[in-house]
Amino acid sequence: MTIETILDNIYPLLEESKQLVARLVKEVSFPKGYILLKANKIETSIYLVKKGIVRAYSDLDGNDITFWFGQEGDPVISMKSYVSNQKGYEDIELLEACTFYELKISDLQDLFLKDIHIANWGRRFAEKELIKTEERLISRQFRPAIDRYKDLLKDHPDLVQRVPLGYIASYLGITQVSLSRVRAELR
Amino acid sequence: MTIETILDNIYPLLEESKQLVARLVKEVSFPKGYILLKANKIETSIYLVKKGIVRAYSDLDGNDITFWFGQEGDPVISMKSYVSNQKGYEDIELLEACTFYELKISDLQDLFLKDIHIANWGRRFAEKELIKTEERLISRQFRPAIDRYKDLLKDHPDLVQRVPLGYIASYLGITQVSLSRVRAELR
DNA sequence: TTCACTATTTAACATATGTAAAAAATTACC
DNA sequence: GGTAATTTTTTACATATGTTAAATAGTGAA
Repeated sequence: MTIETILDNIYPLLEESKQLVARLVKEVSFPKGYILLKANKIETSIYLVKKGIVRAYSDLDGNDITFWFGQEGDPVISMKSYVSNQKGYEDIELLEACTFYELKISDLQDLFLKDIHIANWGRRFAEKELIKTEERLISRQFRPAIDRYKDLLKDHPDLVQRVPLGYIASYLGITQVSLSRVRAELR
Repeated sequence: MTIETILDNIYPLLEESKQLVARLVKEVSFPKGYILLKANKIETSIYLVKKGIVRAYSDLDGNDITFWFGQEGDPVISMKSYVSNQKGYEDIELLEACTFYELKISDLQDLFLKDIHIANWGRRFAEKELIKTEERLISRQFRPAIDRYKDLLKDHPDLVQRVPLGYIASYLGITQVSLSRVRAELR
């Protein structure tokens, strides 16, 4: 997936504006297990997944809880850093070797103030992330873990294969034992 | 709270740009119990609460579940309508007589394409809503209902007074009986 | 104040989920 | 291919929360 495609998928940009952003991008790769973003740290870059799969997790009383998975095309961001220049909640761990497009937040913010198209691209970007987050929240509040597990199986069957069950269980908000029971019933 | 104050709190605007937005705003009032936004409907306006308190809820198997409360200064929006021009999840019910600033979504979108300051205002607006939504999601995933109830008591003591307990229980994701038990333990 | 209505709490019981630990299955490596 | 290491499932038990229903408290109207 090229950076141009990813940018256009968020909000179509004129060639000139698009190149202003694309020029800022650096391609970077890291091995499985690498921690790309760190909790309680102000991050200065955002990333777009070119290849691979990652998880966001936070520590709660010593055991970590996964609250997001990211794959090809997804943005990997500490929203608190990006939006408020504050420390974020999440560690981002690479579940496979990954390649990212890296973008310095400050570079992007400069463009927001200079180019109205890029400002609107940034608006659409935030709006789309907002919708995704709202959907996660509503699904979590309204649907039981088993249904959300079925959704995951349906929408991201590869993810369920590629990711250890314990991470998926904590993502669903149940224990691994409970998820195992659920899976047994589905058989 | 004036509309100018609310706009500036989201992202400070130059007087000229601010007036472009302020001119679009219409003040509207409705009685307690009125349904301001309807689920499964594409909404064409967004609202900012000048006075009063509202709740967002969705129907689940016949009983409604509250997932958001809005008060003075808060935006009342069907995000799905605003961002994607699609039907939203939520009914918005007025828990008291309320006054809103109303803004047509299409009017605002026109300005996004014409004025870079307003485009950046729209970006900041989405970004801030995104942070709020993310915080709600993380709090819901990481903290037990009782702690979230304590937070609510601390951050919005008036809300706990003004809103029936059943709504608060469903907002917390527990039954009213369970919330009552929790409250009994706090005494 | 009294009555009617609504909201909240309490009680009794059923059930689902968590915890801890062991068993089984799967994967990785020599 | 065999052994160790890891992951997943199963078991047994404890506990918290849901359900239903009844009791109590609170509120507003006449």
